[in-house]
Amino acid sequence: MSISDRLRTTFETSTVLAARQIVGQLLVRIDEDGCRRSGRIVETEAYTQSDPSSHSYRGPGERNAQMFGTPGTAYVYLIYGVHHCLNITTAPAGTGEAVLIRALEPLDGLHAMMQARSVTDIEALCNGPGKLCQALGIDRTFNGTDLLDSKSPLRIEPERYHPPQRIDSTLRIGLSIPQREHLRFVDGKSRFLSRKRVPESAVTQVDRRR
DNA sequence: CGTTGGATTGGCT
DNA sequence: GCCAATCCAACGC
Repeated sequence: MSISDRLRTTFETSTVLAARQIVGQLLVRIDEDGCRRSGRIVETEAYTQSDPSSHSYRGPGERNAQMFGTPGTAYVYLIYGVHHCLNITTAPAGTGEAVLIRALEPLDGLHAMMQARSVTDIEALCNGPGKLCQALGIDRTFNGTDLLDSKSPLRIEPERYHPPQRIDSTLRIGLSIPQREHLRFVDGKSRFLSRKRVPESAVTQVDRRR
């Protein structure tokens, strides 16, 4: 069994475990010019089918169909009519779950990313779900791409997995429904996260538990 | 068929 | 901190 097969099995088995396992993985994009852009994933969020905040909560539709597809494929959607967001599908086909990729530590193709983003600050290149899609040139044409196929123009290279020293979990970001569980996972040592601190609501949640 | 609002971002007060 | 940008699926009538 290959390393990609094992990772796909993890994706299929548990969305929350997948979200943790994806932190530290290398995301690679080979663009139209054959130029390689890549970054180490440092921030993820888990979205399960039973979660009212998930696009899949009310069952499959036109936008979210890919969430119900094969684990390890890309679910890309447009938000606010402006930005794209990249997810990795998880859970068995037929179950609508996915992991949102929220930030990367930029590695290869810095110049191309800076050009795509009109930004030179490396910390500001991929520190948000919309930003990383802009930096890597990811749009809805990648919906359904198999991210665990080594020939895909957008892929994970699991042989380059660089595990974080520490994974922290917090409440997810930007949701209108109140959150209870910590389903956002970050490399606690990374300088490339979308937020510098834990969201304030997470602190409230911890205090209320006592 | 019209309305609503969103897993965001960047620019301005 | 506030808000516009700009698309479109979901929902209500």
